[in-house]
Amino acid sequence: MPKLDESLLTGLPPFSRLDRGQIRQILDQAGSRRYEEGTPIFREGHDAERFYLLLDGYLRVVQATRDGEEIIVLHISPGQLFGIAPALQRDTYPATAIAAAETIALSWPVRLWDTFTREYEGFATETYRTVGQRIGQIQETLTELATQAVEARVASAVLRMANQSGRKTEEGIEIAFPVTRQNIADMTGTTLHTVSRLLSGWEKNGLVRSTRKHIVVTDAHRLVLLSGAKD
Amino acid sequence: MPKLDESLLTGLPPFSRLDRGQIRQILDQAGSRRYEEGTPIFREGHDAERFYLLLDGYLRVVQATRDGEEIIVLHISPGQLFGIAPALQRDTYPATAIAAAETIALSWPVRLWDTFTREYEGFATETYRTVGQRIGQIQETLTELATQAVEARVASAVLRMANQSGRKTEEGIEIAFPVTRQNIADMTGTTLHTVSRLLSGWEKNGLVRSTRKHIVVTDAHRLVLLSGAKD
DNA sequence: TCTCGACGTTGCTCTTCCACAAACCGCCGG
DNA sequence: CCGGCGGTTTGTGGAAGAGCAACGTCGAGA
Repeated sequence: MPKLDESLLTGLPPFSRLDRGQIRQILDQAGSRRYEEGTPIFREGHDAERFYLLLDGYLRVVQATRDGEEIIVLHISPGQLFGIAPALQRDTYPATAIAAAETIALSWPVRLWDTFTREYEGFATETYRTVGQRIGQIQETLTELATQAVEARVASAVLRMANQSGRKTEEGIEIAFPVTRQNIADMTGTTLHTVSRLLSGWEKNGLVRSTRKHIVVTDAHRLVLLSGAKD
Repeated sequence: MPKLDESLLTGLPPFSRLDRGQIRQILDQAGSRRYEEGTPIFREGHDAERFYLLLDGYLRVVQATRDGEEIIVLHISPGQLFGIAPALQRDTYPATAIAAAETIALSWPVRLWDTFTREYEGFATETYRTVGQRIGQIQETLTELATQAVEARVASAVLRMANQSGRKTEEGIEIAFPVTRQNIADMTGTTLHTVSRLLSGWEKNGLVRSTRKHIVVTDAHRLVLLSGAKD
């Protein structure tokens, strides 16, 4: 395993209060791996053996229903911890994590968790802040799903991805990882067909531009209108 | 303020590893209050000044949408901590808590949070376990909302309440707090009308019995079938 | 006891969106 | 270069469930 550079972690919230020595220590205990697009990193219900940090790429966190469908609960962007079941006293992962694009992640065995929270100042604090934010996000998705019409939900989902992973280009905001219509359907609890129609419609009206697995939001403002207060 | 009895806390998970002296200490710092049915205990977005323990009664945790609708995210039963924003490094409450029935709760100012987690063994651990469980619950609701038909969602919601707060009676399992059709609609993202129709239908087929604000599940088994794998 | 208001029921209409179907596009491997 | 496959587009019914409306009923307070 090649030695990992310390600059990888400096500046990331969970490690921001640590000195070089501590970061070195953490890195020396880390495993590092590359995941191809579509590869699962861990699966719902499996024993939580490691916890992770996403260095590069994007993840989909997915939950399966009894009848085999799966829905996307949230996305994870670089710099975030994930698979942090031990923080919540769980011994299995509550959901499946899948690489949405080519991805690199560090990981540590769960037995180090207690050491991390004890020895490294700010680590626990920042972790729980992340947990809090995720709960907020999920709750928001929940209310949206419960109250909004399909078009608004799809608009929100697209905007959320754009905000989370957006790259500014001349044309607009580009979603940085591959997304299929089916993926969006899985985020919004609708079908591939409906999503396709909506995106086609928006493209006709100049709100977005899209090619396969690739979406650029060209008129975020009007999309926000669609997603929210109708009028 | 009358002195609170120590037996209130012994046996509850967050305090189970503490001795009498510690429990006495905790109680002496607690505020105790009664809330009438329908009273909010705290509101979404307000400064998180205290954290709470539900002694008796039931709570609805509610989130409001931009357009004034509100949906019920989860219920809280006696013995659980709630309003634990500080555990997640939040300084405002992420949702509104409303008494679903006459309720009694203890509370402490947030500045004691750090003391509690530091001094009282098992308190932090158990709290985070609760958080983990709630996330699991919300995620489940989310997938349900995204994939299941209305009838299945309503069935699940009723079953969830029955399991959480069920009292066995001769007739079946009785939900221990008042629930209106509108409440169920708010849990499942549907309308009062649809819920009313469904309950009427079920009553006709002997799955439930209901009077106003009051539901008894008389055939849990068949209700489970409705809630899950169709056939 | 009467009245009022909250809660619940039911029928009808209308919209939304899903299911099914058929075909197309563009990328990848042979 | 060609075939195949995954991803996408588009059209057409049809059914689920929302919205509207009107009425019934229970309980609390004057």
